[in-house]
Parts: sequence; structure tokens; C-alpha cells
Amino acid sequence: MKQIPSRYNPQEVEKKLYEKWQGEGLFHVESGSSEKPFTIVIPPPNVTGILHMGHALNNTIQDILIRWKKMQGFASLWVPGTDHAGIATQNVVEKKLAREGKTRNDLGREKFVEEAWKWREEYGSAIVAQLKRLGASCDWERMRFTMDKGLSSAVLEAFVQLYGRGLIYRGNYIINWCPRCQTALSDEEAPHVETEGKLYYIRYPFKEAPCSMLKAEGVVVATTRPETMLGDVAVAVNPKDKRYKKLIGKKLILPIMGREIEVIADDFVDKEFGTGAVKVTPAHDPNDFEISKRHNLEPIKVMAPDGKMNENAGSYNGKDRFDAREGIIKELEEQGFLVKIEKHHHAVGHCYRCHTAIEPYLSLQWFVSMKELARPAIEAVKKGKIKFHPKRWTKVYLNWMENIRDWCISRQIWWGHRIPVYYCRGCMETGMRKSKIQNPKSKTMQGVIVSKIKPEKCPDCGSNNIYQDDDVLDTWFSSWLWPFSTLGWPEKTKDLEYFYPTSVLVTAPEILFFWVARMIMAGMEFTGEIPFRDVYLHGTVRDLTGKKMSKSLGNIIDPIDIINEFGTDALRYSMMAITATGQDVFLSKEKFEIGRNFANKIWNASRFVLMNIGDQIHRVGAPEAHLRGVLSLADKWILSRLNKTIAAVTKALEQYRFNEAESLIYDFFWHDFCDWYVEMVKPQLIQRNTEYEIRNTEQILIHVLEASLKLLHPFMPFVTEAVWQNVKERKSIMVEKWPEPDKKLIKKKIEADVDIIKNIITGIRNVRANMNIPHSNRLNVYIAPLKKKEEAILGGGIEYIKNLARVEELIIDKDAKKPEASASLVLEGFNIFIPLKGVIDIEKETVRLTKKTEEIKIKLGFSEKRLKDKNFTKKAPEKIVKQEREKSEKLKEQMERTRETLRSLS
RNA sequence: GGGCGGUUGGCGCAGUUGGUUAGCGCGUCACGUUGACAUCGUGAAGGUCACUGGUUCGAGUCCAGUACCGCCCACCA
Repeated sequence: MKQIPSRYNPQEVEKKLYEKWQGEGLFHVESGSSEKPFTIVIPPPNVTGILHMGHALNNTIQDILIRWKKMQGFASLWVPGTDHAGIATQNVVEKKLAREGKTRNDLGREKFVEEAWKWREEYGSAIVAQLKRLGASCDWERMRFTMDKGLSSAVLEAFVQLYGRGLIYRGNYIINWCPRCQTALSDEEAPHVETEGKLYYIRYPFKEAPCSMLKAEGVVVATTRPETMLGDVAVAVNPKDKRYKKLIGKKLILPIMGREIEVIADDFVDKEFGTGAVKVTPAHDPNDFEISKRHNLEPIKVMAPDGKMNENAGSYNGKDRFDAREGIIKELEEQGFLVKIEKHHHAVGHCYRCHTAIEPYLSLQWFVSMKELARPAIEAVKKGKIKFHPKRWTKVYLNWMENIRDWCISRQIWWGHRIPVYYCRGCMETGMRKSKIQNPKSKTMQGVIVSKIKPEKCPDCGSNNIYQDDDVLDTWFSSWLWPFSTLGWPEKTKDLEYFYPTSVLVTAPEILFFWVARMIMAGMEFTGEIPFRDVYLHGTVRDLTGKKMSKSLGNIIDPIDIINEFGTDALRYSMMAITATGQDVFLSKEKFEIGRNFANKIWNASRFVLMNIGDQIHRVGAPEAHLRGVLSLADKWILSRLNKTIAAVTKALEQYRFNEAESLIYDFFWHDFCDWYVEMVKPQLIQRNTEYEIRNTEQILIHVLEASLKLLHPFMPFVTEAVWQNVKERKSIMVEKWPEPDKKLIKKKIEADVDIIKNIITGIRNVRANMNIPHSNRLNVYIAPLKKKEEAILGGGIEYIKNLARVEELIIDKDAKKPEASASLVLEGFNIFIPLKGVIDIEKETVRLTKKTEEIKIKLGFSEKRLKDKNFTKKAPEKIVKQEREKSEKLKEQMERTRETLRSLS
């Protein structure tokens, strides 16, 4: 008999098993190794990142799918990798330098990038190691990094292609500027945060007061950012606004600056908001910029890239933007130009990396023209080639895509893919400088060379005085190529041909626009195909108060801590169990006990089976081949339940209903298998007197255990493998075949019969507990089946009742009369009496039965009312009506018997 | 301003096409160390499914509206 510890110890097995899997190459997949490929590309975590619960959830889901599909016989490939995470990594490296008292400028570009690479070498593998602890079955031989040679070449290729199609342009526009990171950001990188701000009303006096002009000696404008007024070039009103009609064309004096500005008319202005007059600051507001273009006004920048006011800001030059705001308000007030200040609730963009309030800022950047790219990506989803799970995200996706705006892709940082654009100084002297805003449609421009490699000399003028654009590309410009760049694109590789399009993308809705939408566009544009068929969007991991788990909030639960304390399987199982499809996950440490306890249960149930029949395991195989004679009721029942469970778990997985799959197998394994089947067959195992029965029981125990382990393996890879290896020396459970349901073995009648037996047992146990009858005290029980049907059911269940309800003698007699001083059970089809002379507590029993009577009464009333309703009997399906009649009759019978018993007690 | 999600026993949550008695985990109470497991077993208590109205023979489930909580999007300064 095998010696197996009575507790599952994850620490002891996890590392060993992972090394075994990896060592045996079980994660590696070659193209063409099966008829059917199944592919997932990992959402690449940031190289600087450490594993958080979001990753744990995300990667657990992927691993479940990958392992499940592998067992189903697919060439199941999970491509791992990491993202260089431009701004995030640059910030981290800069912080490290700061600790050494240095800035990036002290090092210079080349040295700084070297530092960043060093950082990656040192810390970039941390997250990979953590993914391994999570059990991730990635094909590590295919590890990718967004700044790898191959992927970098994909980035260049994509840029050059888009430029060639006229879909990339450079121009001066208002972009989101982070004064702390000192770079441009895309709209997605500057999420709006609801802020309680102020609305300042400022009076701009007339240069020459129009005679009839009211008491107001000027025009009052409202603004949330008064410091930008220094850059005002006009005041705009709605041309239809009667209040201001006469003022159009009048001159105003800009306070503080003393600049002369004009009142202009523009449809954009909302008459209802503020005063109906808008200060126009083209260099610091996107709408004002548009207005200025329509009216040919020259923008004036009053701020420097670091968020401090510049030389155009007069005396405020060099002051921080928020200090300047205060100063300006004070000055305006002193000079009598400040009319009032109102509280104002509005949404302000913030840098998604450092949370600094972004500044809308006029600057020269590169953009991708998105409308044309969006069209096929919208089609692909509308036609159902790509499906979102849950479905509701389809609408969110389409809505964003249909209102898509151009994508600012240049970043003023050093860590990333340098923009493959070169400028010729010779040509710049002449042409380029004069036209700052380049026409998006024009494909080429003199002195601007877009090339994957640095050109020797300018194709226009032959000069070799050439330099590369300083900027790097948005991190997401490499991410959006991920599903095919990782498989070799732009090369036409075998992998690309075989594994692409990928099967499913698993990610968080937070990056639906950042990443998912853009991958679909890139896929359609560069490969002409969808990048994946299904998109599964899981929820956000939150703490119990509903706050998103984040480092800055300090409410993090570290997955590695959980793994150390509860085990990887506990982490995985618990997280999936409490997560309904696509719903947010609310975590607390205690919740991991669910998984830990379940893993231990699996361990112990297996331990029980092995301890009892481990020495006969060689005789065990597929049950059909070895079963002999007649199967017991319990045998047939557990096989029926098993096959039902196999079918249901598989279906749930197909629908991405992970929590349902888990709970199905949890209920089956714990409640059906452990609580009932194992308990039912225990005596047979211990006695070992009937060769046939023992053999069948052994076969079935092992068969059900193994099938359960297989069903559990994708969710709990370690404990299932540990048990698998305990059974006998053999290959990994990873390569076992996913069970298929045998419909012939699913038997309704058997399950119903066992339910009745279980009810009898529970009923007797109930009486025992109620009367405080000790376990050692075996009782005699009289059962009088009311009809032949019931008698037949009892036949197969006598032993189970005797053993599980601690019954000494079970007297089955359909004419059995109630013995003196007995408790009586109220069950459908049976009269059950438990003689309890000297033990029975008449009072307690009366209370118990009275309560039962009340319950039955309520149900019966409801049922009878229903049956009296002609609408019901006429309109409801016959089957339902018949059911209701039967139910009513049974209830009446029960009622009768319970009352009878009650009478006899008093 | 638009869109989405949630509201089910003390707590945390399931509940797929409307159909017997609304499930699960934790917690609570009682009993228990019976030859896998106290990370366990047995039994019990605990719910007018947020509210209002509608459709239907029948609604936790479908429809309309309301309230509260949360999220996403949006160029009203």
C-alpha cells in the first residue's frame, strides 16, 4: 500500500512538475504537428512589470484554454512575450538614474538606451519566472520581445507600408502633452478624470467702447484654464447669438498682455454655455485651434514643454502653469477684470503613466490616418468573423471604430522604435521649412526619406547631410502587429501560415481600444486576414470595496504571496470560480481557501482510492473492457453523473463559461463522487468478499477518478498531475485525451432512483440528529413502500441505506404498521418508521412534524390553486399539467400520513 | 451628455433559451475524530430574487419605467 501524506503540499510538487513539463518539451508545438492548430498569443506584459492579479486572471484563462485544447488533440500553441512599454520603462530607468543623481540628458541618448537594455536584461525575466509559477504552458522556445530584431523589422515594414499608402502624415496639431514625461500621447493614453475645478469669468475690455454699449465694459469670457489667456488671439461668439451680434469685428484688449484681439463669429460656440463668448487660444486648445484655422489666426504658444510658461507669457515666463494660474487670477482681480469664479465639474485628461494633468499642446507630430484602416475592421466584426465574448463589447468596439480619430504615434522619448524617417538638411533649407503642415494625402515630400535603413544620400538632392527623426513610435505601434509579428511577419514563415489567424485573444476590456481594435485593423491591413476569431474579455480585478487593484492605491494582493501560501491551483481555481463570464472579480485573501480546500479534497480522494486498490492498479483500464456481471445501482449512477458532467463541462468551456465549468466539476467530484459514491462503495472495498463486485468497483473508482482529474487538469494543473504521477509511472496528464461523454451511460431513471435512496438516508440522518442519537447506536428501521414501483427502487439501495444511515436492521414490508414510540418520515412513496423507544423526544418530534405539515400545506395550496385555474389546464403544455397533478396527489398523500402520525403522537 | 454593468438569505456570488421545492461558498447553530480528508463529515436555521407597472396559464428569468452603486466613452470653453 502506498504511503501518501494526508495533506496536499503544493510547494513540494509545483516546481518539480513544471520542470518536468518543460524538460519533456510538452509546451513546445511545431507547425503542422496536428491537423488542427489552436493558437493564442499572450497579451505581452511590460518588461518592467511584476505579476499582478490582473495578469494572474488573464493568464490562467489562457492556460485553461491551451491545456484543454491540447488534450482535445489540437496543436495548441501559446506564444509568450513581453512588451518594451516605451514610456513606462523609460520612466523606471529615469527614476533609477535619479537615485544616482543623474538625468537622461547627462547620459545622452545612446548611453540611456544602453541603460534601458541593461535594465531589461536584469528585470525583464522576472515576469516570465512568475508566469511559470502560475503554471503557464507557454511555448517558451518562441519567446518574443517587441524590440527583438524580427519584431522591430515588422514595425519598420508596417510604417513604411502605411506611409507608402499615404496613411501616415506629419503635422502641427493640438495633441495631448504630458509635461512631466515631456512627450505627446495618443487620445487613449490621456484618459479623462472627473475633476472638481473652477470656471473663471474674465472681462476683456473694448479697445473703444461702442457708444450704446451697456454697462458691461467689454466681453466676459469663461475659462477653466485662465493661464492660457496669455495666448489668446481672439474672442469667439456664435453668429446667431443676438447678444453679441453687434460686437462681431469689434476690438478688445487682452488684459495683462495688453494685446489687441478681435471678436469673431464661429458656429462652434455654444450660446448656452458660460457667457456665450469664448476666448480663443489656438496653441493650447483643440477647438480653438480649429477656430483659428478657419479664421487665419496665428497661434501663440505661451507654455514650454515642461509645463512652465515661456517667453510669450510676459512676466510669467518661467513660472509653472498652476502657479501662473494663481498669479494671473490675482492680477486680474486687482485690475478689476475678474468677474466671478464658479465651481465647475469637468473631466480633465491625465497621463496614463504618471497621472499628471495633460496639456493640450500644439506641436509637430506623426499621425496615422485611421478612417480607412477602420473600415475593414468594422466589417470583420459586423459580419461575425470576429466574435466578442461577452457579446456586449461588440457595440462598444463598433461605436469607437465608427468615430475613430487619427492616431498620434510619435513620442518624444528615447526608449522604443525610432521613427524610420530621415531628413536631408540640404532640402530642408529650401522646401520643408516653409510648409510646416504637411498635406496628409501627399505621399512624398522633398527631403523627407522614409526607409527601413538609413539612406546613404538624399534621393532628391544627393546630399549626404542626413539625420534621423528624433522621436520613437508609440509602444502600441509594435503591439498592434503582435499576433502576426510574433509568428514571423513580414517574412512568409511556415508558422505564420499554419498558426495564423490565431484562435482567441484573451484580454481586459481596458485595452479594447489601445490594443484589440488596433490589432484587428493591423491584421486586416497587413495580412488581409482577421488576427483572431474570438475575443474573450474578462473583468477587472478589484478589492472588496470595488476599487481597482493597483499599486498606487495600496490594495494589492500579490499572486505570488497567494501561491506561496495556498498553492498555484488554489489561486487559479478560486479566481475562476468567483468570476462569472466577463464580470469584474472582487478579491480578498480568504477567497483562496476555496481552491486550497478543493485541491486538498482531490488529493485525499485520490489518496483513498490508491490506498485501497493501489496494489491492483495494473488490472485497471477502460471500464467497458473490464466490467463484468451486473453493475450496482451506485455504479450506474456515478457513471451517469460522470458522463453528464463531462458533457456539461465541455459545453461550458466552449462558451467561455469558466466558473460554470468549475462548479459543475466541483459539485460532481465533491458531492457526487466523494460524499456519495465513495461512501456507498466503502464497505465493499473493506470487506473484499465478492470478487465480481470488487472488480467493478475498483474499475469504476479509478475510471471516475481519472476522468475527473482530466476534467480538472486545465484548471488545476499541479494537483492533478501530482496525483496522476502517484497512480503509476506514466506520462503527463497534459497529453491525456480530454474525456468524451458516453451518452448511453446517462440514465435519468437511475439518477432519480438514487435521489430517492439519498432522500431516505438524509431523512433518517435528520431524525438521528434531531434526537441526538449517537453514531454508534444503530437503529432498526421499517420501510413500507406504497407501491411495487417503490419496492423495486429500494431493492438496489438497501445496503447503502444501512451503511450510510447507520441502520442495524432494515425491515421492508409493505404492510408494516407504525411501531410504538417511533419517529415517522414523510417521503414520497414510502412510509418509514424508526422505533425509538426510550430515545424519542415526543415534543421535538411533534415540532418537527408540525413544521413539515406547514411546509406541505403551503405547497399543496399553491398546487391546487394552479390546477383549479382553467387557464392553466387549458393553455399550459400537457406535460406540465400532468406533472402538476402528480405533484398535487403526492402532496396530499404526504399530508395525510403526516397528520396521522402527529395524531398518534399526542 | 451618451453607453454599459450590477442590485438574489449575515457576507461574497451562480442562476444558458420563462415551467416542479431559487442554488453554491463563507459565516452561524447542533452533533461528530466511523479505517481518504477537521483544508473534514452529518444535520439544521436563514431568501416576498432593489422598486413599480406590463406581457403570460406561469416571471429571479421577457418588456417599460424608477431608485441606488460602479464602469466606459464624449472637443461645452
